[in-house]
Amino acid sequence: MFSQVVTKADAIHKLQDQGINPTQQRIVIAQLLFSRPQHLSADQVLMSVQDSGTHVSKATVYNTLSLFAEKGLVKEVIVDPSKVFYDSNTDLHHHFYNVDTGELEDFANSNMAIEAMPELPQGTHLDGVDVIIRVRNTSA
Amino acid sequence: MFSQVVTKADAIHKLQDQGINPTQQRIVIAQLLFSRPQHLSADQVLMSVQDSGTHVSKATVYNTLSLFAEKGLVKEVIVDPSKVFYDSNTDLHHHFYNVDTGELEDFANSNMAIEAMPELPQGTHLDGVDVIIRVRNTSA
DNA sequence: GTCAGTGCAAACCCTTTGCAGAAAG
DNA sequence: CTTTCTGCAAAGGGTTTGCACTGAC
Repeated sequence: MFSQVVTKADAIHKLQDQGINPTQQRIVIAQLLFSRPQHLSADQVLMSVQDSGTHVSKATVYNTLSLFAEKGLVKEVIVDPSKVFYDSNTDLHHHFYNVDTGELEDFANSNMAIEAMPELPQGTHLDGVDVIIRVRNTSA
Repeated sequence: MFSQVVTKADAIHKLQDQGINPTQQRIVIAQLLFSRPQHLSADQVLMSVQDSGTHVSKATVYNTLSLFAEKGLVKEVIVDPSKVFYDSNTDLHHHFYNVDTGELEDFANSNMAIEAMPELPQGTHLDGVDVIIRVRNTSA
């Protein structure tokens, strides 16, 4: 049960640190997300929270995840055209994406070095660098 | 007009080289795509082809783009949760994505060096590496 | 004739929106 | 009270599907 790992008080602090009003629903979603580093779709969050006995609506899950992403508590991972994943690991890192299974796996930034960075287009500044290593199952 | 750059015969050859039956619609879509390296959404392809006077249905555009992607004639670029871009440049390269404008821009692989590649997850083999450098407009 | 390819409209699925009701201080 | 948040259901938008029609050998 994720609440063993992240207490309600922990979650509240984490939200308040980012200036987020810690409501019931936001606290529960935060507890779920930060129980461990993981990649969850909005739908998975919705179902997990509902399974834990708290009532949350779909709209609130989407609102909350967008808010968390905006405040830097989670990071959106865009690898699959059909849905967005929310990554509760905000350390600098990148992803393996298994095209066959849809699984997403982290790899540490330290395991990869980007030697030279190209010059950015005029009038722009860096927002972030995503490296996605797409893999397939070998047997298949 | 794109047909000046890629003749119908060129397009037919390109399709046949990949074992694709060169139908009317596929030829026109190929001519559009390969007139120059570019990033187009399915909807943009649909509108461009229709503007050029050829009748194509939405379903055929989606079918064709999927087919081309499968055969390696174009590459799907997934940077925006709301739609897929199809890149007619299949050389090894990566992308700048302007989060503010939605613009996609290539940068050559030679402008960037990936020093160390992490070990792939067990039982998987490499499918591809996508590097997306997200940028924002500086003034905004 | 045969079979792949195409077109149309409806279905799908994730996400967003509008707005009324609930919660918190 | 007032403001913010939540919930519900409907709408939105890109993509897929089902199925009948077309067209090229």
